[in-house]
Amino acid sequence: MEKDTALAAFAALGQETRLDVFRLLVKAGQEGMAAGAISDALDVRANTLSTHLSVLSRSGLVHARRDGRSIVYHADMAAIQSLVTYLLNDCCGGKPELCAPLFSMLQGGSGSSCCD
Amino acid sequence: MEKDTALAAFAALGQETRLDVFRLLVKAGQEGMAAGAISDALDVRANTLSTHLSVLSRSGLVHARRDGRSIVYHADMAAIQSLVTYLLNDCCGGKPELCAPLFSMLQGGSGSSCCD
DNA sequence: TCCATATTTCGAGTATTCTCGAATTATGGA
DNA sequence: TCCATAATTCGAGAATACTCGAAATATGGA
Repeated sequence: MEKDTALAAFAALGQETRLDVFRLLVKAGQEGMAAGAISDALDVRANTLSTHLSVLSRSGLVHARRDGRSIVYHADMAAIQSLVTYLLNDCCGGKPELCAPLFSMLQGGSGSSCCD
Repeated sequence: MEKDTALAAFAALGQETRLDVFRLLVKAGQEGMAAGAISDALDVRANTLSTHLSVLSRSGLVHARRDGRSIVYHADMAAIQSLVTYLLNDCCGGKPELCAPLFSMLQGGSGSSCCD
């Protein structure tokens, strides 16, 4: 992942409404959610949401497809993967020992609440 | 990790100079770097850097300690860890199968360039 | 105490971001 | 074709963020 991509992704997630949208889309999974449904769920005006969705799209964190009159957005899991990898690569660049605790946690070593 | 904390961390990393600072500090490891050294390394004015460092500090991604006349900053690895966990918890909330590919990658399954 | 160094704080100017109402584009159905 | 729905684009106003020079604070040494 290039620096600009990571930068765009971090900036996209560093805004409350967009973080909410992204988390909602992650929960929605592969089928995604239409812009209108997101707007209803989060109580954000359609046009405001639209600009946030375009920021998320440009960052690569979400993608859109048209379905009839609706435009359905879904989170790009590969993009999250890349972003995490980018952070971790940073974290252990040249100093693997710094990274070890992270990995033991991610692998469920300490009662992780994720994917066990 | 609470939402506000994650938000602050993402926002902090979504700015080029701050991302540069953070990566530099991660590379520097536990001994950290003085503000002046960071300023020199990245060619950023001292006062501008100072405001960026305060944003990073408030986000919890870095911490400061005084050493004589210098103030030495270092990255908080536990904060990265929390941020990654936050993203991953999102990613597999209720849908573990979405998270599986991430873990196989993180565990070095596909030629990862990190910590092998 | 006095001075130099290291860093932060202050204040202002510019740029960017966020939000909104109104207008526009695209689609599907009568 | 005409209308209703779904979403985006446009333009403007308010709020934030970024950067800088100048001034202030804190430390160590002569």
